Amino acid sequence: MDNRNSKTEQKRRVTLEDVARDAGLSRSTVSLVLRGSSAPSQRAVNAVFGSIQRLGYVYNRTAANLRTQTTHTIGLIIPNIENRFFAEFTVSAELELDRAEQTVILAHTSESVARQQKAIAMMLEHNVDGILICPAPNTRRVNVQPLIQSAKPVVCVSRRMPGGPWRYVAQDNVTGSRMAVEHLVQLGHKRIAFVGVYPNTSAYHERLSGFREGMVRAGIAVDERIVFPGENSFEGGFRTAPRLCALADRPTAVCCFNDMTALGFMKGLESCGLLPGVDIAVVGFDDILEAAVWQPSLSTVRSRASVVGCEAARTLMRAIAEEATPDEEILVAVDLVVRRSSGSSPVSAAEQS
Amino acid sequence: MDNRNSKTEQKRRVTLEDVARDAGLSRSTVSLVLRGSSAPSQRAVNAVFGSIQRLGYVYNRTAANLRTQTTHTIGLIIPNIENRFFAEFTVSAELELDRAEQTVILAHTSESVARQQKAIAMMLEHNVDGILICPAPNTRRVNVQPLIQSAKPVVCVSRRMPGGPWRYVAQDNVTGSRMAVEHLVQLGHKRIAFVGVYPNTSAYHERLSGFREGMVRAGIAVDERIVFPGENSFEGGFRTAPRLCALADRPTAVCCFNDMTALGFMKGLESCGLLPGVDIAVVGFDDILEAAVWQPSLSTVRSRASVVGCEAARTLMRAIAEEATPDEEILVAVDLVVRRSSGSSPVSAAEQS
DNA sequence: CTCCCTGCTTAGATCGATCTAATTAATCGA
DNA sequence: TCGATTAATTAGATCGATCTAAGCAGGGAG
Repeated sequence: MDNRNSKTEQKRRVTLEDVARDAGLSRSTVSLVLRGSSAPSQRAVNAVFGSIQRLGYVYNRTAANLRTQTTHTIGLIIPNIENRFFAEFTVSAELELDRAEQTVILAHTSESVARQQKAIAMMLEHNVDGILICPAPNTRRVNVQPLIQSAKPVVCVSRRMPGGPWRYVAQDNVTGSRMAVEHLVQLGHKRIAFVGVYPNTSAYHERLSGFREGMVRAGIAVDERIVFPGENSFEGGFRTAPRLCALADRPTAVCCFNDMTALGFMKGLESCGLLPGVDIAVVGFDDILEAAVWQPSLSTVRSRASVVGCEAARTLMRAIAEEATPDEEILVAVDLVVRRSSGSSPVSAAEQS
Repeated sequence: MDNRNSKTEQKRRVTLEDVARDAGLSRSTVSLVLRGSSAPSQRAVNAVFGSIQRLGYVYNRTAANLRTQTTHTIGLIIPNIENRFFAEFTVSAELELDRAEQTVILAHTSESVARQQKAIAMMLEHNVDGILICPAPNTRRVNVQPLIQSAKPVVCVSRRMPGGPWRYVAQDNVTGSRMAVEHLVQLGHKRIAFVGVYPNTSAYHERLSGFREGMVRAGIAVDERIVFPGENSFEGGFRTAPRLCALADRPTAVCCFNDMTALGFMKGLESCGLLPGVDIAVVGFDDILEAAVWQPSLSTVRSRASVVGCEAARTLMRAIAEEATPDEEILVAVDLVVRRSSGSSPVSAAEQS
């Protein structure tokens, strides 16, 4: 007669108490069963699972969170998930965290420090057990002050962050860039440009310093006029190409900050009437999916985002278990993938033109 | 003398109680201030914020969650975030949810029903306020039974799900495919193939039925031999091309399930010695970033993932506020982007070969 | 002076788990 | 049969907010 199943009348959630009553046991015993303790008798275990099935009980983690002060929840702060590196990173980190029975809270900052601050505050309110963060450019110490104060386990990914020491997991940018230079030098190139400058992230500084290091080792002076500013994007690379082509003493080879920049740069070269891989050797960084299938295919430094994601997740789990020092660093090895875009030697290129 | 700041001795969290004591008020009043109630006096408000600042208080949402039975948390279940559509969707949904002061819990299923089931269970345990889900292929009613029982607000994105009625937000697949066909028909094509069959998702069925609809309207019979099975991916498209090229009565145009398939297909055409956009017209679906910059640039149906993300988030918020019916549907309009890959008419292509 | 507002404040119950400390039941050796 | 030991169970406090229902001033009307 009374319509208790109306829209506003929300039916009470089934609780441990209900299960206990149904199973003829106490709340405590049921709780022990749920957590897989060896204490309860087989009879009790059976009774509990029977009741859970019968009543449709759903474990209420929010209640446990309050009592245990641990939420089995990890904050993941990503600056730009449309960047394939971070997409791949996210997938593998999520997978690894899921294996460790952790839930992922996601925040996307779009490279904005303000959104990042909000994300950090929100995650601390949710009392996450730890945080994986790839900091936005221009992140200052003051922007992460709440993180520091919280003393929660944190792992920085792919970019360093002020206010540390922080745990740090990233691809080996310095070695990678150096390998790219060494590859070009081996092909006989001497005049090598660097394209794609996005200051204020450590990845940029590291890749550029790896570039310099390679040049120095090869005994070549770095000509600062052919270290090209510009955004790290397809557009950025595209717009840089004509400026490079216009130079009197045109470089014979180019290291790009990343693959998207390199692809745009190659496209720009073509619209200047130059053939990448023939007239100018081009090397990228990341090895995104498109690198292999582009025309010409792109020689690049492969940074394995999924390995970075997995290692970052594991490092965080160890940090939570207090098995990792606060300044631990993992550099994931990179390797050079030689394809067509770096194919030509400068000599053959000169012959051709 | 006593080293209370040791590693194991974790300092007690600052609570509302502490703030109340410091401000000389009761817990209740402080709580009212925090929630922006108009009841407390200005004096009280100032005192509370002063104490919060001084003590470094961080709001504990897990405690509030337990009492209010609302977590301000949304579950986001994504099958494949490396797919650009979902990456873009995720960014805009997250942004919109953040605006509504909601926190996003992310789960990535990698198109696996098993992982999806685990994700749903986990989210229900965390007592999310609502769920955005793009179901994995082959999702059956039994796989989402817990979702049904929970009676929580759910919005399906981009793919339909059994066990409904469910709210549904997606790009208009049927119209989009039909527009692609109409475009090709207008160019004079009569023999049009469909490439990229990934059954068991509604998006596939809808795009294929839009294709059929377009053909029927143009008075062209669909030749089932040139509806090509194969995975929806670069690889899938690539492998389909030679099979299509080998046909005696080769199609003059191709509709691809999505852009990645189309790009792979075009690459495959080239390795068969055919020029996409010259020998065969190709149209994709999605308008991913690469479509515009590919060689040749890809004609495609633009489905605005960010609009879908935004609409899905809003629909869910309305559902939570009980302002949306359980079977609400939003189809986001698509539009045709004509580029070079569909450039040629079948006549000029015939002349050329 | 009493009664009733209104504006501000608060004590104490509550959400649903976990944890501590203790109790009860079962087993065993002497 | 008894005390000791182990196995199984449980009552009640606890986590940190919110919410309910009520209390306490101070002012204005009757």
